Amino acid sequence: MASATHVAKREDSLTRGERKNLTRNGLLQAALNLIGEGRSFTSLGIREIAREAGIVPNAFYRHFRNTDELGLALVEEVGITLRRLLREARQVGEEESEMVRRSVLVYQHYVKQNRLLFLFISSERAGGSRILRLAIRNEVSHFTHEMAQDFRRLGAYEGLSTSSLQMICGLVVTAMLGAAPEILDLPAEQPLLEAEMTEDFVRQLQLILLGASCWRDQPPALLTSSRKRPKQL
Amino acid sequence: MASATHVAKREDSLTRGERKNLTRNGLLQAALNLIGEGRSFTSLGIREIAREAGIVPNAFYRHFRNTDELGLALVEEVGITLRRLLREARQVGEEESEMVRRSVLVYQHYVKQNRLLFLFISSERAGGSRILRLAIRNEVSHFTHEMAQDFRRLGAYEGLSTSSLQMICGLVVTAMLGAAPEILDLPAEQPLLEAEMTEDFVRQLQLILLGASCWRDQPPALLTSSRKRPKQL
DNA sequence: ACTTTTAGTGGACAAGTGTACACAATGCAG
DNA sequence: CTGCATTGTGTACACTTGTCCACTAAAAGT
Repeated sequence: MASATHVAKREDSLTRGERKNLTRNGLLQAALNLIGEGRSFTSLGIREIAREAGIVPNAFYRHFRNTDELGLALVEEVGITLRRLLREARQVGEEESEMVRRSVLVYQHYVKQNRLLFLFISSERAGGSRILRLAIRNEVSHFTHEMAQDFRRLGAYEGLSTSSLQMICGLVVTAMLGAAPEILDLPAEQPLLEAEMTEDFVRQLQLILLGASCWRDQPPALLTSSRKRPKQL
Repeated sequence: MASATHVAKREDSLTRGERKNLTRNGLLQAALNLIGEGRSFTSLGIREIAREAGIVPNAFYRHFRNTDELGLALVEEVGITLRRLLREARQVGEEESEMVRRSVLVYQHYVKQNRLLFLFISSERAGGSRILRLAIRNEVSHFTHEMAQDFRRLGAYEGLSTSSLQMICGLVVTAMLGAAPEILDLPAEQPLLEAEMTEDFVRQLQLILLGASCWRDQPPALLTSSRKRPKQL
């Protein structure tokens, strides 16, 4: 407020490209903000986004041809965000006591911290424009892949084939993404509900991993005539 | 086409309530149709729906106060649809050879048969209006509950506590609903991709049920100090 | 020092939206 | 048979929307 011309070289003298990127990010953030206010991305309009970003509607076209293209840019951020999540998750270490629970806590915290992006993923993953859907699914697929690699790196489930490992990670990711909306819809400051949800989520993941530790890749075709198992499957 | 006044008592002489229900269903179907054409429910407008239903925009208000209320009516249909699904699934019988695979095939067929409704569920379950989201989640929760009861009735997993059984069914349902959009997005007539997806889905469910059959409800607190398990969890 | 590029502005237009009001037709209760 | 309630119509109004065009200012290239 006091000295503006003194050290203000940060706000003032920017190369053109930097400025452009600045308002571009402004647009992305504006879209996310609107999503955070309950609007669904698919129903967002150019004018709406531009208004929220504080620019005139026409300027939108200097950055994106239409809202779908902006959506794709958001999907790219989703990719980065998921990669960071994996990096954070790796830091819970491979020491295994309570590992699942700690991972779940990290995940929940991460989802809340990146609320808007996860709102975006969750809703556009199944709804809205086909292009966005596929792009997100692609990003999620990458995420699943990397998770499987991490498992390998940790030396877990070494007996499993790569395809089985990916199938398992796919299930884990499905559970994670399925839990995201419930995390985000939690009524603020309800520690009871949250703890309950957490516990349920933890148990679900434990169940998956328990199944994984029992899983055996069928050599050729073994299940086609599974003779008399106790009472399951 | 030919004889109109002869047997046309079906189209012509209807009690008022019946007629009302007819156009009401017309509105519901219209919304679903639009969803089927790629539009997302949240972005549907009153005029749009009314136009598709073949009535004047204002007549919409004779049936619903706004689009959200129509959405709630759709959620009710979702409930009925899910209940029917359970009924069909029960008919695969408890004879267990290939039971999972057959259930998956039933499910896939059912999703394709009720394409529009599942499109609606999938996208509104995580996105759009909070009221709709919660309503759908409620319906899904009912579904999970009934599925758990069915397991009980079949005498499967008798060793498990009710809460564990529900946790497991929750996971199954999450996997099912997560698979729905992928089923619906399948490029038409690509038997390779479809078979691959089916197989993956089957294995995921088998993994869950395998985990379930190994699962033991922890007596008091056993996992808090799980001493030295091989290399999993 | 000049020209060129380009991010952002401003105004305009046709089209679409939600909703309010007055009205028409008709099944139904008295 | 008559009057009422209710389903659906038509018109109208104030807004919002996407996009076109002409324009400014200033950074970047020469």
